[in-house]
Formats: sequence, C-alpha cells, structure tokens
Amino acid sequence: MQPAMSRVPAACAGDCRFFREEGSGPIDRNKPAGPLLKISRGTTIYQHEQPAHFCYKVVEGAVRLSRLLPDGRRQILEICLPQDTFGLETSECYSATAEAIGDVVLLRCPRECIAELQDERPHVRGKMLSMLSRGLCAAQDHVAMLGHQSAKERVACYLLRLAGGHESQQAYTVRLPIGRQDMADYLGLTIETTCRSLSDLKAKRIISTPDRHCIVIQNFAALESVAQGD
Amino acid sequence: MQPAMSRVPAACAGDCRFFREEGSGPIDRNKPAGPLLKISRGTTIYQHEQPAHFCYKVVEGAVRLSRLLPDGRRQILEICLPQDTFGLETSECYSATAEAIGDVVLLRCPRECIAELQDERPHVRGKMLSMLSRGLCAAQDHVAMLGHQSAKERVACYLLRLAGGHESQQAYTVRLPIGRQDMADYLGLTIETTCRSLSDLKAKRIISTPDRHCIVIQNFAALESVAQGD
DNA sequence: CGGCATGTTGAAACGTTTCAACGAGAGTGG
DNA sequence: CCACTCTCGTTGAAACGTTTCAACATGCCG
Repeated sequence: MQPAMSRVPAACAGDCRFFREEGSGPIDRNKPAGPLLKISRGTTIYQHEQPAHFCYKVVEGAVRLSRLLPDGRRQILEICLPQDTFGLETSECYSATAEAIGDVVLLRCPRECIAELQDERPHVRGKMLSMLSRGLCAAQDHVAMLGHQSAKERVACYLLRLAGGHESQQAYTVRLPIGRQDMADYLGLTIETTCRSLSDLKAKRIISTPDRHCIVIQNFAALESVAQGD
Repeated sequence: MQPAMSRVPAACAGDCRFFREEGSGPIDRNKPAGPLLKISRGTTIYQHEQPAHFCYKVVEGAVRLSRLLPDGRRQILEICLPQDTFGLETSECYSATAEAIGDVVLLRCPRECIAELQDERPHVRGKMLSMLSRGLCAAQDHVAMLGHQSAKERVACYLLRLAGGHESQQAYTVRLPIGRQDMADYLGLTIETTCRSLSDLKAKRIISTPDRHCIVIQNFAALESVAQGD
C-alpha cells in the first residue's frame, strides 16, 4: 500500500511547515516555503458539513470557527489566531464553518498530504495528535465556561486568556482580534450583555478601553477574582 | 522508570482491544484478552491535572468526565458509555476528572503502550486520531448547546442523543445512565430546572417516565421540534 | 419503621435578553 | 469641510427564563 519513493506530492513539500515546532518564533515570511493563501475579510473558508479536503494554519489575522443553529443563532467555537491550526478533523466533513474575521493569510495543506506525511515522518504524528488534543482541551475549557459561569466571569476569563498568562503587575494592553458581536457569540451572550460587562469592568477601573479594538488590563488580580466569581 | 524489556510490555498485549473496530459488536467478555478493571460506584478513576499514565475504555457502566470550578460548581464534560474511550490526552496531565457513575468495568492501557502500538501498527494511528477527532466534535456539539440553547432545548437534545438516531415513529425507551444531578451538571442547568423541563415534556405527552431511570419517548417529531426551539 | 439520598414542585429573587434609542467613527460625495 | 450614511458600540427599561430557597414526595436499605 506504500510504494515508498517520494510519496509526498510536490505541492505538499512546503506544507511541512504545518507541523514545524511552535514557540520557535513566528513563521518566517522572508523564506516562504509554500503557497500562502490570502483571504479577504468576511470570506467563508469552508462550511460546516461540507467535505473536508484541506487543513489550515493561520499565519496572519484571525479566523472564526462557528456553527449556525437552525433558528439563526450562531455559536462561535473557536477564534484561531496566528500559529493555530484548524480543519484537522478526520471525519469526512468539516465540523464547523470557518470564516475570515479580517484579512487573513493562511497556510493550506491537502488532507491526503497530512496522511502521507504522518506515514513518513514519525514526529508529524505526535504533532498531529497534540494539535487535536489541544483543540479538545480548549473545547472543554469552553464547555466549562459556558456551562457554569456568569456573563461577567466569561468576559473576564476571555480577557485573561487573550492576555495569555502575562499576569504581570503592570498594565497590559490586549488587542482584540474580534468585534463585540463575535465576542458575544463566542461567550454565548448577547452583544448588549457583553458590552455591559465590559462597562462594568471599566467602571471598577479594572480595565480601560482607549479604543474599540484595545483593552488595557489595569488590575490583573481584580480581573482574576472576577473571572472566578468574586 | 521504564525497564524496557520487549518493546510492547506483556500487559499491553491484551490492550490492543483498545483499538479494535467498533460497531463490530460489543467486546466479547467470554474471551477476555486483557485485564478488566472493575471499579465501584462513585470511585474517582483519575483527577484533573494529575499526571496522565493511562487511557481507558468503558466496557460496562458509565463514567463521567468533569471539572470542578474554584467555587464548587461542577461541569460535566462528557458521559462515557460502553465502547467510549477517555483519558487519551497527549498532554502530561489529565484534562478532567473521571469518576465511575455506577459500578463500572474498564479496559486500561498505559500511555507508553499506546505510543508504541502506534509506531508498530499503522492502523492504530488512524484509530487514535479518529477517537480524538470524535471527542473534539462532541465537545463542539456541547459548546453549541450550552452557548445558545434554552433549558428545554438542552433536555430535549440530550434525550434525542441518548436515543441515538432511532428516530422511529414508535415509542422508544431510553435508559438514563445518570441521575438528575449529573444530567443537570452536564447540561449546565440546576437540578430543579432539569426536572421542570422533563415535567414539561411529560405534561405535553412527548415523553413518559415509568421510573426514575427510564424515559419513554412517545413523540419523536415533537421532541425534535422542542430541541430546535419550536 | 426510621433515616437518607434522590426527585419533584412552588414562589420570589436574580441575571440575561429583548427592544428601543442613541453615540461614535470611517468612508463617500457634494 | 461638512453633511450623509452605514456599521459598530453603548445605555436604559421592561420582559423573560433560570436560579435560589424551601418544602414535600418517593424509593431504597439497614
């Protein structure tokens, strides 16, 4: 079943970058080793329940994975930022819809390439498993949040997550990759409630909002205690 | 820590059953090929954030995966039924706590065995990926449910899931693997709300409840329309 | 039978949603 | 430069659904 030789199609060669070590700095865009896909704001990358041909990795920008409920409500499952991968499912069809939030640059890899890379390069297997495993863990975090946290807790949690463990004593500026509506759909709230929660944090001087897309965390300790229900 | 010996430890041999094809009937308990672990009601199998040494597969009974929030609230992430696997994470520590709901029979496999099985038996890789992938998809379903569905919708969804696609015209009896409290914690509701939702369905003659652990779906169509928000 | 865990129901309190109005900023064209 | 429009964000007040707290019912086991 495996006539060795160069089983990995030429188009795949560059896509090994898909599995390069993370945390070893951002992808070097001066030495592009494969086709970068540029996609403009709002474009649908793929749709829920359609056949899954490709996997993706975000190079620049942000992508939202969401599901549309029969009555038009929308749940955002994940906001993918640079270095994140999506569309890795092993089932026939995509398990969510993927859309570009702003202009986005992606790395795209055909699924059969991934399969072959796995056969030929053992480290790719581990990488693949850990990507999926991390995704699962993130989804579980999300479930725990939606199941039993109040609006204020959810908003505080999300801000802390964006700050990504920078639990410094000083003020820390977070750039929001998404607008209020997306934030609301991610947190399982309405846009109004999301807004009110932010206003609340602002009134308590825990955060400040110099502009729409920026939030400055003024008091990490207080934000953490809000995130855990006072 | 691991005195090597033969590459796949003897204890693992039987645990290949871990990856046998599903849908090919239940595990044959007359020909046990490995150690079956019997665990009694309420026992903690492993705890969230403790080092992950083993993976498990449910043979009999039900297991709940949950997280305890700092303030004592609990979110159940998954109810594992016979054939389901859990504890497959690739991170160092378990991503949730696992507890036996009733008396339970499990298949247990050390993680290093899984790793070696993967190296030696290609089909195990695909199996492993599809197990994780399925788990991810289930978690995403859960997120979508908790994010934007009302109590009645959640309860209806859960019942339909338990019925497992048996969308027959006739009445169908579902055996609840869990009590009301676990159901509530899974659905992100209180036990009272869960109860009231069930009573509602009963009042509308969509279900009937001959006893605590049984629910008879009398009207699939109506249950589905409740699940989708009327 | 009592004792205990589990399930059910009621009424008030609470938080989120809904609906509506308004504000701020970016882009366009006069 | 200003008015215009369009999208996005913010705030208020009432409506709604879920939670909370309390009481009671049921089933099981010693």
